[in-house]
Amino acid sequence: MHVLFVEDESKIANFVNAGLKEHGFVVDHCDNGDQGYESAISNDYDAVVLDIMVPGKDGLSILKSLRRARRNVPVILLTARNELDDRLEGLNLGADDYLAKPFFVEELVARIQAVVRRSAGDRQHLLGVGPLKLDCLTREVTCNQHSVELTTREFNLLEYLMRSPGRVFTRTQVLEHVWGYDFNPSTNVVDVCVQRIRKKLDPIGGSGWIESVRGVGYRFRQSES
Amino acid sequence: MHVLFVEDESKIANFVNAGLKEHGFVVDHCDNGDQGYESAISNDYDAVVLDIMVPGKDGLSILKSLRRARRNVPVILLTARNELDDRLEGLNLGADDYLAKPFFVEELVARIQAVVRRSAGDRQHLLGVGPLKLDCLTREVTCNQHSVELTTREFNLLEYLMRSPGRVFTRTQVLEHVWGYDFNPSTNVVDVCVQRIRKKLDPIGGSGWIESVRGVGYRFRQSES
DNA sequence: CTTCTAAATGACAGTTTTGTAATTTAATCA
DNA sequence: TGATTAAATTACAAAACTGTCATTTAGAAG
Repeated sequence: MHVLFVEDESKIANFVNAGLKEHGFVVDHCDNGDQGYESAISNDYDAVVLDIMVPGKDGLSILKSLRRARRNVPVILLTARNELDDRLEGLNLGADDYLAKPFFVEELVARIQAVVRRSAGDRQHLLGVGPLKLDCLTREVTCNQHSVELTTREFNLLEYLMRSPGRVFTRTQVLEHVWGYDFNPSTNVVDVCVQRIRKKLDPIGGSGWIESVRGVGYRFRQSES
Repeated sequence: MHVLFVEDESKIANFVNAGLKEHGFVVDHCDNGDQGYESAISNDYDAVVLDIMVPGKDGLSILKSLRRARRNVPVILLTARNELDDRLEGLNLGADDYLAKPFFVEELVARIQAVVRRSAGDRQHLLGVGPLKLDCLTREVTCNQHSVELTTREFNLLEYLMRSPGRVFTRTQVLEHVWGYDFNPSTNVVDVCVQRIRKKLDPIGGSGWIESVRGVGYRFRQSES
């Protein structure tokens, strides 16, 4: 597993670097954005981890350039706690995940692995988070032995959220992946669809699992934490 | 892999018996239906291979009794070439597959394995037969790079047929598995649905893959043979 | 060739799904 | 607390889906 790690704060860099290597990753490290971008574009990494705030070309620009160049390598953004706007923009620009600093190296490792697995296209078809279970082949949804009928759209949205529990998705992202829109029409279909799912899940104990994140979007609640 | 084999003609029995064992199966053999039924009901086989014409309780009765007793062990029927009616009835009674005599042992082995795999619930989600490809997770249908939009019902029907290429399904079977009907209403929905699929597949080169078998039902064409 | 039956086709109507838009409720922050 | 903005909710209309039925076409058998 070959990853690129762009981060200027040398303390963090060294620490994370060592951590990733311990987990068997081969890590290339850059301490500035220009170098980082060059490296990302000219190598074939399994994943790229970008700090948003780095000298030279910043993380978001790197991401934007990569996507414009049609490079679909999975990208994980590292952001400071308060950089919510950047995070949001990053997701909409095509980041695959983000992690707020400070974080545990294990957390980063897990996210990298998840993101790589996902991009490799091997998808689990039995999803279970909390009491909710999805069978993506039969398209059955159950919660404490009870089952609900979801429409195609509803199922797709729920599946999308449940494939990355805990991760927040913007409405734009959802529209892109679940609706296939490649633009951002002013519509509230996502909201409405979420409501419809909630209404169906409520009576069978699936209440509260789709959370709203004000100003950002929606996420499926993680069991623990 | 533990299978029960009910067959009275000793020549065939010995031959097949030996063949199955060579392929690593553990085989129990009965040469009459009464014994066969006892054995099937009291043991926990991975699959049961039934000759329709055996002394004592015949194959179809055994099958019927098993299903009435809610035993879902996979059953493969062996029929003579001319026993089309029995075959048809057998399928409707819940047989998982059938094989017309004479057959190659390899063929039987393959069917047993397919049937066991299916009943174990591990389902392939990428189906490709001939030029047609189904992704059961994304529910995309493609044929020579082109893709079509199928409705839920249409997709389910196509998937059902494609999971057993070459095997003929009666309308009753299709209604049972794709529509979930547990009775046989006089309706031609299956016909209509098949037409709709064909009409969508035609323009992208998927013509002729769903075959009608006059007097019986439909089947998805096998690439070879 | 004719007859009989099964399958294919086409038109229609009821139902469900989907998205829009307007309104109400709730959260955030000064 | 009041103003502001986002999310939830509701009602409605357009579109898509599904099944029925009547009709046409094609296959099998006498």
